[in-house]
Amino acid sequence: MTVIFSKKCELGLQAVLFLSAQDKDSLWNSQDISENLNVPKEFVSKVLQTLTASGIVGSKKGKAGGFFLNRAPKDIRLIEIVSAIDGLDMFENCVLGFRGCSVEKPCPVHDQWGKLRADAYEMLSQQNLEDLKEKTITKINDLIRRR
Amino acid sequence: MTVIFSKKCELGLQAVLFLSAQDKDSLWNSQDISENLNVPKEFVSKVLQTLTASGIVGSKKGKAGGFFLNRAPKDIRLIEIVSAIDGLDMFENCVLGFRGCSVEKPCPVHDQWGKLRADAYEMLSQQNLEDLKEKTITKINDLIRRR
DNA sequence: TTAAAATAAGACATATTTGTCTCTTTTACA
DNA sequence: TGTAAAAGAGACAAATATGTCTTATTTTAA
Repeated sequence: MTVIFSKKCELGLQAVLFLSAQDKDSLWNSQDISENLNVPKEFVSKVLQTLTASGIVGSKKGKAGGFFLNRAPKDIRLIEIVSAIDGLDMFENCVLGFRGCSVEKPCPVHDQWGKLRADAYEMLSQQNLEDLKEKTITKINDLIRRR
Repeated sequence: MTVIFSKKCELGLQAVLFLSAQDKDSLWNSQDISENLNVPKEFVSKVLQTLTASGIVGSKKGKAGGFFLNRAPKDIRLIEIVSAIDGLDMFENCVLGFRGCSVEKPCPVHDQWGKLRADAYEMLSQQNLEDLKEKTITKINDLIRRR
């Protein structure tokens, strides 16, 4: 096993990207999203509840309710979804699992890993959903096609 | 949760680094290693059994037995330990968990993630344990000091 | 005002990972 | 040659992650 993001987080990222590829202010229920992303409806609900609680996604209850992006795609970065679901531990802990790994007491790959980790953080922080929109639409359309 | 390597793999990497920092051909039993790395003896046995099976580590049964590096530190790379324990999936699967992510059907961060992933693979493949030896010794000594 | 359709919340079930224990086999050495 | 100390193997237990279900609440619209 090796994981970058948990399944929950992967789904959260996919769902938010999915919403960002739709018309502004359009509303999607968990059923719709689950069919498009090909994952269980209940799992979608669960994950989007987390993202609703952290303010990235908005929700509307009741008939004709659903989920929507709570902010403009331009103001949302992937790192926020990661932070809300998995937390940012992976950007802090020693990759080799050594206790007390730090600048003063570095592990054998501390510097090199630190660089990679910073690059990864950068990648998830710099681009917003608007920047990714075109690629996202292409990918979502492909998913629907192969459903 | 976010994980780069599993606990087993972290321990495997630590144990192999530990052995590489010791005198050539010296033999360490799981008790010794567990005390130095501050992890349960049984877990050390389990993980080193895996690495023994894959030929990276050697073992000697019976009284005064233990584990040792089966090859010269110069000929062992961290990626081998990762490959033996966690496998190389993380270097192949889509970071967002999309099905069918490929050059033809890339996810929105395919190229950028691919670059980072390649860099990480590079880092684990290029340096051998000999290259890391000095840093490893420093870190191991620090661990022992804080035990 | 009522029925239907949606999220919210949390309990529950299953799968996987992590960690522990026991028994067997092997080996050194007294 | 017998005993102690080690790895090997696999069963078992506990913790965590993943996935499902049920019930409550909210909202729309007939």
